Parts: sequence; C-alpha cells; structure tokens
Amino acid sequence: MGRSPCCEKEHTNKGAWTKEEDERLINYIKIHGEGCWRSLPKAAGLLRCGKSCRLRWINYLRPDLKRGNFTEEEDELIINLHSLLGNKWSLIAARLPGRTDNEIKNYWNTHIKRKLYSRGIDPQTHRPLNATGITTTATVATANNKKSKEKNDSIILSTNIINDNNNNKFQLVSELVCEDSSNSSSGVTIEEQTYPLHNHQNNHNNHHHRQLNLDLSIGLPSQQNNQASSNSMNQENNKKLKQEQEEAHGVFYHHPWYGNSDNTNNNSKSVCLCYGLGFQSNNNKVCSCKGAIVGGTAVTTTAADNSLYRFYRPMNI
DNA sequence: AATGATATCAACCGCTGTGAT
DNA sequence: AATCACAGCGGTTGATATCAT
Repeated sequence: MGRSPCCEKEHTNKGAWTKEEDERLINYIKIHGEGCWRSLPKAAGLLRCGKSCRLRWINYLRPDLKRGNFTEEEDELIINLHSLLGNKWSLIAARLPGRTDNEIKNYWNTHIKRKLYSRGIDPQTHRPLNATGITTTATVATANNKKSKEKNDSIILSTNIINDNNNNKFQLVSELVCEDSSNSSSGVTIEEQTYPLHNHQNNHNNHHHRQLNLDLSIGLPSQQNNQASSNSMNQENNKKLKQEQEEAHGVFYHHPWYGNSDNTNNNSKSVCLCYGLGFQSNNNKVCSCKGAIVGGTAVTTTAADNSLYRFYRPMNI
C-alpha cells in the first residue's frame, strides 16, 4: 500500500551545503533537468534528501537568480503585492523575476516590515498604525474553515461592513478599480484604494492611495523576458491575478465573468461569500461562482461598473 | 582587541493538497 | 477506498556576519 520512502533519513546530510555538493547538483540538473526530486539525490550521488536538493536549487543555485540588493522599485512592488496577496510569498516571487519566495520572505521580515513601520503603516494590514486604537481581537470560528477556527483574527470596526444572510459580517478592505482596455490597446491599470478605518470620505491624511501599474510591474513568469518592452498586460493575466487574490485571502469580490443565475435584479452583481467561509463543504454544494447553486449564502451588492472589485474580510463581532 | 547585541539569510520543519499505489 | 509519499509552501531556527560599546 502506498509508495516507498523517498530516502533513508539516517543516511542524509544536513546543514550547509558544500561546494562539491553544489557542483554535483548543478551538473546533474544541467544534464537531466529539474524535477523528480525523489530520485535525484541517489542519481546525482548526493547524501541529501530530495526536499533539500529542491530547496538548494530553487533558492540558491538556479542560474536565473538575481543577486544583490533589492531595488526601490522591487520594494514598492513587494509592498503592493503583499497588500493584495498577503503572505503568499510564492505568488509574490512569481512576479519578481530572479527572486525567490524565501528571499522575499526574508527581505520582508528584515527590511520591509521596518520600512513600513517607519512610514506609520502596519505591515500586516497595510493600514495606518494610528488606526489600531479602534481595532480589537477575538477568536474567529467560521463554519467549516479549519484554519479560521483555530486562529485569532482582527476585528476592525468600520462603516464599510456588510452582512450575509446568516448574519456573518464582512468588512470592506479595499476596492480595485480596473480600467479595462479591452476596446483599446493601451493596457490595463489597476488602482487600489484602501480605506481608512474611520471616515474614508473626508480624512485624507489617513488615506494611502496606491497606483499599481500592472503593465510595468506584474507579469507571469513566462512573460518575464518580454516585460520591459511590453506596454500592456492582457486580460488573462489580470483575471489570473484576481483569482490568486481570492485564493490568497479567501476574500470575495464579484466576478463580472461569472454572473449569478439567482439574481433577480439585473443591476445587482453577486459577491460570493462561500469560498472563504467554507460553505461549499458545509452544504456539500458547489458555490455559484463555480457554476452551481448555494442556498442562502450569497450576498449581493450593487456595482455601477463591471470593473469595480470590492474586497471583504470575514468578521465575527 | 574583546565582547555582547543585533541583523541577515540559508536551511530546516511541519503542514497541506495531490496523486501514486 | 484507503493509505501514504511527493511536491510545494509558509513559518521558524540557528549559524554567521556586522555593528556598537
């Protein structure tokens, strides 16, 4: 039953890699390519487990790695991507050519956190630190969401709160305004506006606006070589980023490309709240945004424009 | 120069989703 | 269908480097 073990742990080396081990790994991958990490150590004559080989290659030996300090542009891009994706380092790294998730994670913890604090911004929430006076914490026990059951989450008091049909509360975290250029060749610009906690209409001092120009800074790894000369990011990439945002945060926004068959009001756009709450496993039904129906869990809101995306975070007050 | 404090980052650990058996 | 290893990920650790006294 099952597979045989990948390696005998008592016969593997640990700790820092020697120059000879590095050379063996590089030579092997040059000839045979990446992958099949399970069998690689033995085939390459290394007394390491496959996991260790993979990590060494990806984080240190890969020839396409960019060495040296992060640039100011990379800093800002990481900050912007983190505000959208959270601690999804692999997703962030995929948009920084030559940088690894481990490297970005380390850099975040050692440099960027401090940088944001010095700017008066909370690195986790990307909100002004002086707003923490009205935040509090409590245990979140959201239905069928294993992780949420066990961890503490922030509750942020805000005027931008919606309820679903089960009286679960959601706070508006941010809005994405997508200037979709499907009718032109000028590219797509995403403007993110994060609201302050109090009065987001009047308090400009507490605002932090960010213009994230995806044309210049974000692209799929396969497109990295073309980024410098590219003036536009296609819609597929934009959709992919939004999908990743949803998966990363478990946050919810309406899908202009999905629609909602339950909606009787044609002017309304659905906001799917099922995914992050785990309702789909609770009901044994698939969420409407995946193509089927969920009873009584979707919350709708109106949006004047298909290109407006509202991000909500689950609350439990 | 010596020592302790702090910063850095490569490597490990443990978890999860997926797929092989 | 059940079991278990693999691949990949994020969090953490600890060795080393750098800085301050």
